[in-house]
Amino acid sequence: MSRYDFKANEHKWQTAWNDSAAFATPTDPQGPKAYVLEMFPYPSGRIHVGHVRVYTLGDVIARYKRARGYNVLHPMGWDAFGLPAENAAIENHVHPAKWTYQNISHMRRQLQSMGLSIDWAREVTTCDPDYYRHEQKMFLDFLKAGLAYRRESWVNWDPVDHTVLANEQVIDGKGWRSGAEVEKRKLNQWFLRITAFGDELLNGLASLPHWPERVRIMQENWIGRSEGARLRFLLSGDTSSKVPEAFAAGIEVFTTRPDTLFGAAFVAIAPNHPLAETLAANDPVLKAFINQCNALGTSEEAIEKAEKKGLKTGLFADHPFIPSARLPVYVANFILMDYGTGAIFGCPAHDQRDLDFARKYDLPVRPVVVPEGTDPTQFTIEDEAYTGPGRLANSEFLDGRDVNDAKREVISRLEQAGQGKTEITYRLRDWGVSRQRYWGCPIPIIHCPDCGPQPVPEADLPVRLPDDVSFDAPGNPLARHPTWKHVPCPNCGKNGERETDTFDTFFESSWYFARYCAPDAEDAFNRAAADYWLPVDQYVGGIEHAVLHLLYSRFFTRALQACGYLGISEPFDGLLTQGMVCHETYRDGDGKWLYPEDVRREGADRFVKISDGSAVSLGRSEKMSKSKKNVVDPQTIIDAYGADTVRLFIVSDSPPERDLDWTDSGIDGAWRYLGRLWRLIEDSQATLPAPGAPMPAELGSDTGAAFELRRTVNKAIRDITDDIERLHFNRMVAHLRELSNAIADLKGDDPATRWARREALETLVRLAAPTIPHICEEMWVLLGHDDMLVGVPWPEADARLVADDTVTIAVQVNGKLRGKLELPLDASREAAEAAALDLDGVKTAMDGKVARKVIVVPNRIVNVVV
RNA sequence: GCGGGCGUGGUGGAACGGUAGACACGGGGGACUUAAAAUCCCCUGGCUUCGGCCUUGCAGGUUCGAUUCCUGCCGCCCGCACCA
Repeated sequence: MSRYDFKANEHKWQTAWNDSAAFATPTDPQGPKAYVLEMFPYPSGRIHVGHVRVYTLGDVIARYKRARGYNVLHPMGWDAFGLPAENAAIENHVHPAKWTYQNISHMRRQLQSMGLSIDWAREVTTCDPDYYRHEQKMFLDFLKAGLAYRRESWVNWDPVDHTVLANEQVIDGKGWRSGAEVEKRKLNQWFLRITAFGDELLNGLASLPHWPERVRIMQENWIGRSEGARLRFLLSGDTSSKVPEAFAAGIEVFTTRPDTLFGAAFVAIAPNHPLAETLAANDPVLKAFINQCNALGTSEEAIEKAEKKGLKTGLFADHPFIPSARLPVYVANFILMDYGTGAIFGCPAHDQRDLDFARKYDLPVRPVVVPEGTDPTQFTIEDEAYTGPGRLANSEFLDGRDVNDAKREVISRLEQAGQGKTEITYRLRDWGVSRQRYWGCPIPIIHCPDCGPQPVPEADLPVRLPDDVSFDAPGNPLARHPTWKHVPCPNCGKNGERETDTFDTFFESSWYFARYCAPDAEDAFNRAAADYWLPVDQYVGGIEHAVLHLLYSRFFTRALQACGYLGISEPFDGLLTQGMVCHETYRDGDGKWLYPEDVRREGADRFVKISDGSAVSLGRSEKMSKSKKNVVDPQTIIDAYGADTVRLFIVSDSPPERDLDWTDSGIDGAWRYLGRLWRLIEDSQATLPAPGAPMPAELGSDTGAAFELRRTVNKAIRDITDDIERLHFNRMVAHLRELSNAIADLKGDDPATRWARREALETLVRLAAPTIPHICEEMWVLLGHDDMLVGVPWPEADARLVADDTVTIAVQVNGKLRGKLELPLDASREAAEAAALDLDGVKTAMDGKVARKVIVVPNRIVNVVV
């Protein structure tokens, strides 16, 4: 008996797979395909347990699909641009490229040690000019198509990372990487017109049934479509002395409640509204107020604490339908310039913010919607605005109508008067892609003092990053580079300057999945390959990208479709968002966090510090993070237990979408199971019939234990296949263990038993192969085969053996279990009822009473109602 | 505040509206060992007068039957948030 030597064995099979190109993607493929993809990693230096989880999940699927006969594309690459490389450059004086490529080569080896079924020939690296040149061309095409543009706008500025952030990258008012409080700055920026696809991105969610509901809801909320009306308020009286000509047409507002127009008490504009800025030029008080508003943070606390404040402009607006009404125009701190039109009409009775504002500035509160059945004259508003349904009142031609009806009527009258129209607004903003950083893809634009921004001619692409940059001063090294940016204007030939901003790194990850279809293509994509492989059939990644990468990629795919690059509009057909990997936390007597390796368990729930034996308090299990020190380096576990152990553990303990607790005992359990499998084969190996030996005749109709094992085997095939299809990997493992338990329990040594044992062991090995591929290959050899298991097809269940001859039927009296029946499959209702009523337990429970009713669900249950 | 999810043994978790707790982890007992490790076997939701009774966060409802569907609470988690 030999102990399973994972070290030698895993290396042996990884080499064998590699040498035989076992995971090469088929060229010129025909027939069914499966594109299995996990979100590619940022090359930070070392893999972490989150990587191990996501790549294991994807690999189980990819290996399974390959065994099922699909053409499989399962590639890997590197999301290689990004800030950590620059920070490393600043701290350690290493060039970002060198740092990145070193990390890649280390992490590639680490991933290879996991035994992933990756086609490494398709690797892409986004910081390679051969990669990013394509996105420079895409950008120029987007520009031509009107999908990219430049404008000055208020942006989120991260003062620590010295760069702009997209709205999606601001979490709770803080930068998603640096955690620094984000500031508002006005800058010239390049934008991608994601809002052009607002409706499509929203409606497209309905075509993604294989996405988690919650990701779809998060995107839906993020897009935030609201239907309402845009309407114009004319300024009252002669305002020509105060307001420039441009505002003579009045103030446009957006509202979702046009029905409440008769309850309007004021008009308010954002501090950054053009009208406010114009007025402020001659009004120091207003100017001070605006500055005060801009200084206000955007964090949750800041917003919660901030009082609704406004300042009168001295202007008044005419009510569209009430000739006598003049509404005061305020500049107010709670109006956002980048939503709707940056201006509102306030209806205090039916909006809480407007009510707060009205109470503060003593404005009239006139209810115009009253709940059904309430007398309008009795309906008053106190501290709470009424936002529910009802009928209109105090609203002239709207009186008596319900809310929806009133909305339609108001819009139609506004249209007739030329003062408004239906309008749909989105919360989604265009995607600002300019970043003031070095380690990103250069934006292929040349600024000319005469011609303005000019696209770099396609023949001059790629615009490469210069290598000779210095990081000894803050800010963007590209902007400081002595020569790089000085180039002639492609239009007039005069001295121009390159754009020194680079793209947001989400740019690269928005199309990499399509590049994998033909990673060496001269153009960005080989259309035939992309048409065959796309969309990705199963995408796996973290929930944190629900509205970042996953939304950008959906937009990009549509933009690429519009520019003729691709033929699809949705990039990812199936999506699995895996949960985080968590670990217990430990603190010493001083409350300092401790690493797991510095802590020893002593008894059920007593922990001590290894160095000095002092008591350690155990904290809750939380997402692994460096700050809490509850991190486990997966490489040390792979080195100590092997990749199969880690892979098995990581899929067995929790459903993939839920958080997973990393535990030593879980790793031990997985390790012991591999040992059990190994012994199972070794113990019986000598007595098994040869591979492919004909089945002994008696097994065909036998009803003994060997035949029962055949049933178990075929049910296991059915169940495990179903588990993988439904991504229930933890159940898959449970079913594998049931099967191996059943094999271990089969005693006897006659020819039929030996044959059934071989069949069961072979099936077990084939079913376990996607999860623990190395040991299964070796067991396959032990079972006498000389081909590789990766080429062996997935087993098929025999329908006749899956169906039992008899079934156990539960018998209830008044819904309580009182006995069980063993009946032939598909026994008649009458037979089941009669047998049930004959059970002792049933008779006792019925206590001599007569059954009022007997429910019989064939093959399942009998319920006697007395 | 709005939206969504989750509450099942000591723990992770199983259960098309039909036998709750599969499969593990942990724990207990035993075997083998001089001993330990490893391995193997048995037990392991609670209570029990040994007949049973109770048990899926709490309270109701629908149903012959509810962990599953509905309503209302309680608790935890996530996302969004001055969005007009």
